[in-house]
Amino acid sequence: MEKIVLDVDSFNPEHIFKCGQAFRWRELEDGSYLNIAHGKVIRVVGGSEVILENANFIDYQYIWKNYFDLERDYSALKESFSGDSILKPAIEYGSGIRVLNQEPFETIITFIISANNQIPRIKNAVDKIASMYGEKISNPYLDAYSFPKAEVLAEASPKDLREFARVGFRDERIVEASKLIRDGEIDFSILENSPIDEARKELMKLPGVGPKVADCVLLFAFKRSESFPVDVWIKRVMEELYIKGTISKNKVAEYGRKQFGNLAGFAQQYLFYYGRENDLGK
DNA sequence: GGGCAGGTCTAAG
DNA sequence: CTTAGACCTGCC
Repeated sequence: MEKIVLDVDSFNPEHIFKCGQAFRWRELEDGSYLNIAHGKVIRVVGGSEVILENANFIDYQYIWKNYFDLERDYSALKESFSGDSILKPAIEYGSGIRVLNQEPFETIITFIISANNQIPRIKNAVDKIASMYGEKISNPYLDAYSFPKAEVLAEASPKDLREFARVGFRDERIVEASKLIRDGEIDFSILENSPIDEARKELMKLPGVGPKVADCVLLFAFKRSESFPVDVWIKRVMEELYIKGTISKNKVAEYGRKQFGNLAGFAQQYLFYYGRENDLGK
């Protein structure tokens, strides 16, 4: 089978897929991971050398290099945090984290689904939506479907989404957001280039997108590493490790952006993984 | 069984 | 501008 062997440091599939950024991966018994993105299915094998199986060089060049953020120097990134003794154990714990660059529409919808939800249920819903509205992906591993385009999901029925994909009260938000995106109501260039506050505001035009989801989308799909998504876990971790007290989620986000600057999103990922895996602040 | 989970929306102060 | 309550669903 075709494969790409990566010459990278700071790449641990477990860290990457379990730090809360992606929902379409599946762990195999041997510890490797299947991942669906960009209409492809690959197997990711970690270790001293990282292997992308079922990937050819073209896909590597045009998809995976960017998807896995392979052109970023993570050693330098970590080094730039070296003055922060609080962050240090978190970085060591999640040393193989990389912030993925995911597809915008899929990221928007999956994080709308993530609101007040649990990871296994989010994953089930996303898989189900793909099998209902996506296209079949031929691959050597399993039945897999691409995530549908906005034009398709815009025509879906909320009732079906609720009944079969089990998305609950997020049903209409998904369809309405898809319609707005299909109709060009969201200016992606603002999301990419405008100051972070404007980008957040643009994204929050969508139903189901509040501050937290907006920050996730900007970080995980638009390379906006100055955004600092605050969920219950990050709130707990930040309050326990940095703030030493209780403040609102918006204040935590403000604090994070100020504290970590352009690299806030990376700090968030290390802290999230560290905090969640160790039940910090609970 | 009531509580809770990777928030958002709405209606109020 | 900040805050309480409701909200699908599934599992403990």
